Amino acid sequence: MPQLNGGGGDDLGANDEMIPFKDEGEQEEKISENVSAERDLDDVKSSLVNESENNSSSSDSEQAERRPQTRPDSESYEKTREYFSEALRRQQDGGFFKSPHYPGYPFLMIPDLTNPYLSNGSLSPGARTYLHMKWPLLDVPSSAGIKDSRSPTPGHLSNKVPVVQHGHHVHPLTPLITYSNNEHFSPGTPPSHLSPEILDPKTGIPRTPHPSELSPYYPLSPGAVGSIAHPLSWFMQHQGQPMYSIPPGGFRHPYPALAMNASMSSLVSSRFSPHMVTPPPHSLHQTGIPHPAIVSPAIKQEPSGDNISPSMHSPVPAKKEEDKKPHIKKPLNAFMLYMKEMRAKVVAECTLKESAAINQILGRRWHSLSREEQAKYYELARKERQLHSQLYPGWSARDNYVRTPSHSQQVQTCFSTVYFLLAKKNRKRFISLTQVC
DNA sequence: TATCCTTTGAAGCTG
DNA sequence: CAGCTTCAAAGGATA
Repeated sequence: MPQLNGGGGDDLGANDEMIPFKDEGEQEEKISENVSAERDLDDVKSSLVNESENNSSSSDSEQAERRPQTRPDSESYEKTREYFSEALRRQQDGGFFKSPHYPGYPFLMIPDLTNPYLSNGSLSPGARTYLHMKWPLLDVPSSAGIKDSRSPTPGHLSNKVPVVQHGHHVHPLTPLITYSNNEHFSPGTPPSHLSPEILDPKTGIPRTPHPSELSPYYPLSPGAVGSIAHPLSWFMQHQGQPMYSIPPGGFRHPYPALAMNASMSSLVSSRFSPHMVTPPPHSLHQTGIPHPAIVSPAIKQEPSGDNISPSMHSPVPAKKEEDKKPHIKKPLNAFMLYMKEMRAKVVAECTLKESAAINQILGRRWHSLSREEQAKYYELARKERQLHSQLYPGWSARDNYVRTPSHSQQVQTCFSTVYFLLAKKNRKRFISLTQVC
């Protein structure tokens, strides 16, 4: 069973993520037992998905010959390459891209499956191995059991890790998972001179070679590291400066007040620094620090049900207060992190764009992951919650909770209103309300 | 334009 | 405390 805490150093105790793996042994057995039954269900439930997956997996060899490679603008590519070179240099200097304290965290943690190309354009042997291990099957039946992983401990609250949403739709973890750069570099569009030309027979869109075409394991060679797109790119581009033009020492720690261990520090610096440098006005943390999990209330209205403030009685001030209050999103859970990272790859492989179908595939692939692979994401999620809680000590999931009253609650509310009106002896309104109810 | 769909997991709520 | 509900992401489909 994987030790997710990375040793005894982490006293934040994420036993919650340990439980699922404990159950996974049983789960795996159940998988084999129920494969046929679940497959039937899957067939009924997501024929579209299966079709897509079958298409992608069965015709890979054909697609490998037909899919085109978009040939990115040579100038922009050169820029990108230049940025990467700079990033690589920084990393080798032990600066910002220094390997994280926590093994398997930040962007060096998980091999970049979507871009398994070395800087010289070749595919590292390790990448082949990893990819092969990563995607042995496309159509793997899902199974239950992971849900038991939820933490039963009250202390879990103290382990919550924060996430704030960035306005640019760059997830806070981007520094951690977007190294896989699904958002920055389409897995299907590596530079033409860096990969074989593979066209999608249907769309003509270039795609990432399927695992069967590529090779598995993806060691993080310096070239591979250099090909990692860093989330700071949006900032650098915004500033009109080259990406990764970061001081050798990286960004200064943005949260001096936070007592963090080394892994936390690496997380914060790698993930949140960009947003702290250019604070969007709407995502300022209470400390004045912008955070990507904060979105404008205009994007999502803050629920008012549970958070009754003193100003609730005066609608105008309440609205103003609501406008000011940023919407702090929930930290992503392990599966969400996995989805975010792998979505682009699945889209490229299956030529599907509908998120519902993509999510079905991702859900099955999630179950097909080994416990070690899942552990990475559980650990990421745990760090997410941990950081989130430190950034927003007072935040609760309740803040974003909008309860849709159940029918009984609606009836109850209706009757309460009726009684109130009766007390007021407002007979006319009582009658009309009675009719409505 | 808004909501739905679809997934898993975390956390809140209810009885 | 078990079970249900909501919300995180994503983007095409649908009303």
